[in-house]
Amino acid sequence: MPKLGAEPIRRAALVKATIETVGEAGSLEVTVAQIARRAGMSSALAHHYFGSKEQIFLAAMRHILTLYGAEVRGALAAAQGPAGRLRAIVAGNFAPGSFRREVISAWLTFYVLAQTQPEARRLLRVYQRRLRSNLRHELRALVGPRAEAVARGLGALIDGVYIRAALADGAPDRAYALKIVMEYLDRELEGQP
Amino acid sequence: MPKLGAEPIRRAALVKATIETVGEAGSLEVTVAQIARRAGMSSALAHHYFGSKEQIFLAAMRHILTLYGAEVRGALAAAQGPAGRLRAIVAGNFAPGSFRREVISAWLTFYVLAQTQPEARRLLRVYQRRLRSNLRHELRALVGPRAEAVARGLGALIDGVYIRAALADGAPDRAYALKIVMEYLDRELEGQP
DNA sequence: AAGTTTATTGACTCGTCAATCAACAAAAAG
DNA sequence: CTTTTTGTTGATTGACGAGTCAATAAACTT
Repeated sequence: MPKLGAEPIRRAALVKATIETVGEAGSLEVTVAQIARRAGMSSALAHHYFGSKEQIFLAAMRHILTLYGAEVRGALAAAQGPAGRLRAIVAGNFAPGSFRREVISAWLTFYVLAQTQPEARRLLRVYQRRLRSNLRHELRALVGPRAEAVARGLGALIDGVYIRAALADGAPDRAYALKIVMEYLDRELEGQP
Repeated sequence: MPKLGAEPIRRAALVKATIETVGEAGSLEVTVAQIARRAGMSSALAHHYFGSKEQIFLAAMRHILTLYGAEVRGALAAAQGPAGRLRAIVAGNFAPGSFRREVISAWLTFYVLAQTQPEARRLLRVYQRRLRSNLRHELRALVGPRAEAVARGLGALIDGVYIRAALADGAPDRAYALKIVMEYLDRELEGQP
């Protein structure tokens, strides 16, 4: 049944299936066969396109990070002024595409992957640096020299809220997550004009 | 060579070796044989005492949590007044026994374990609840109705700082970690008497 | 001294899984 | 229309690893 141009479709299906499978299992200990089945193909085909399980994971990770980046940029586009942009960045971090069960869970397991996989580590670092840089840029106008420290604190807090969401049962509570981070931000902005 | 009373010694050695092995590997994908070798015994003996790999992991997790609890209690003992006690709790969270490479790394992987292992999840929940309760108790006197929210924020921030320490290379920087969390605390306490 | 309990391990079983391969099918190129 | 490229899979290989077991030995009990 070879329809030509299957490659990109297959790759996308595998990436999606990987995030779902890893997210549901809450673990990297999923088999290529499981992922492939979910994506509606044989495990041999998955290997054919990605070469190895490792590459499948990395592709999934890149996808999550790309989606995340797009959502932050999207939220940022409509925002006005430093404070507004800060809020937009935070909101973007909890946008529905990223802040959902499977993705949160996959995120956490990819953090573990980053402990051993250099490329995974690199990807996560890029994300962290980008977020911090974005935050710092807006914060500079609002809290001056404290910008760096506040940016780091916000970054850590966001990760912390994610990790806790991963452990909570039931659907992740976006409003609640946002409240925690926004209050932190408000406290930091308080006082300075 | 049977010296009697080996069991507790063997168990302790295995727990220690598990934390080291998991911490170094940065992953739960370590073999019982690796752990046992590091603890100076055969894998058969490890199975003999713990029954399964799962039980070995759970014992290691309990050990980390116990150590952590002891350190927080220790820091708390010397502290005076609500603000002092809050600071002590935070400091206890980053005490040298817990805030070190292998333990941080093991901590993170145990978070992943908690996604699938009910008992691991339970243990982590107990730790979270206890921390929040401690924080809230002291915060009540200082920020009144905001106590709950601040306690949750602090808890999440501490986890976030840990996860970031896991990804950083080089020795974990206690002073830096403390600075982030203490500044958050200071901001929250600012203003109210 | 005989019997029981505790300690200990090498060898083995059984399952799982990543990765490979040979083979087949359909579209595109020539 | 035949050759090549692209898509696809079932079957197989090879490694690895959790858990079991039989056997051995030292201590402790009676």
